Amino acid sequence: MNWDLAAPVDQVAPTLLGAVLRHGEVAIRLTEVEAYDGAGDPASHAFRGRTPRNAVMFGPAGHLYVYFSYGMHWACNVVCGPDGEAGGTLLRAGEVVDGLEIARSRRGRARDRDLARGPGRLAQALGLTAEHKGTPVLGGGPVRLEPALEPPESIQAGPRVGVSAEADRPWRFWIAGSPYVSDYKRSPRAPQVAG
DNA sequence: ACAAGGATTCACT
DNA sequence: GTGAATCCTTGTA
Repeated sequence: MNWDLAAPVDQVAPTLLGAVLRHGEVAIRLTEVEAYDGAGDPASHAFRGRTPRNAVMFGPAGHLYVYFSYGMHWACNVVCGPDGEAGGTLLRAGEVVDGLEIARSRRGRARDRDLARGPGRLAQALGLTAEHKGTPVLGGGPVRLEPALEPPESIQAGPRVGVSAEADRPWRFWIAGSPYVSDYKRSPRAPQVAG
């Protein structure tokens, strides 16, 4: 399959739906993602330029950008876009398709539907943390991204969750009708919707 | 050096 | 539905 992660991130992101991210025994089929650009996207960690935290977003596509959020959670992105330009796709939710027992043990007493429904949950179910920052996902390493065998039937797009800047840019993509998609919550800091 | 805010989740009412 | 937990990163003084 011809899979060009180096294309503009808002074009790449929807193509990740239905793909499977595997880390060792555990594999998750992606049902929800969000695109984050660089200089042109105020909601992106890379908006204000390169910093130690976001540097991997400026590198070549196909590596993991993992960051620590709210003092308690890890969240995982696949770096997209051309080398030298920032871009990443946040993996927001998915369905555990392999390694179910391990995923359950990592996620405490969550129901199966909630094992990877949410970015922090997905990273925890897969066992991804700071040490995986920069890990390639298209090589032969322990973390691998496998393209969807066949594209999802229907994809929907809408505003990203929890961002206060560019709160209406429709760069969140999900598989229509999937139960493995997180709830939409607008940031309380985002400007009010007109009306 | 300091303060503010965050690409969230969970338990409790 | 509401609020707490928790700490890292960044911009500013």
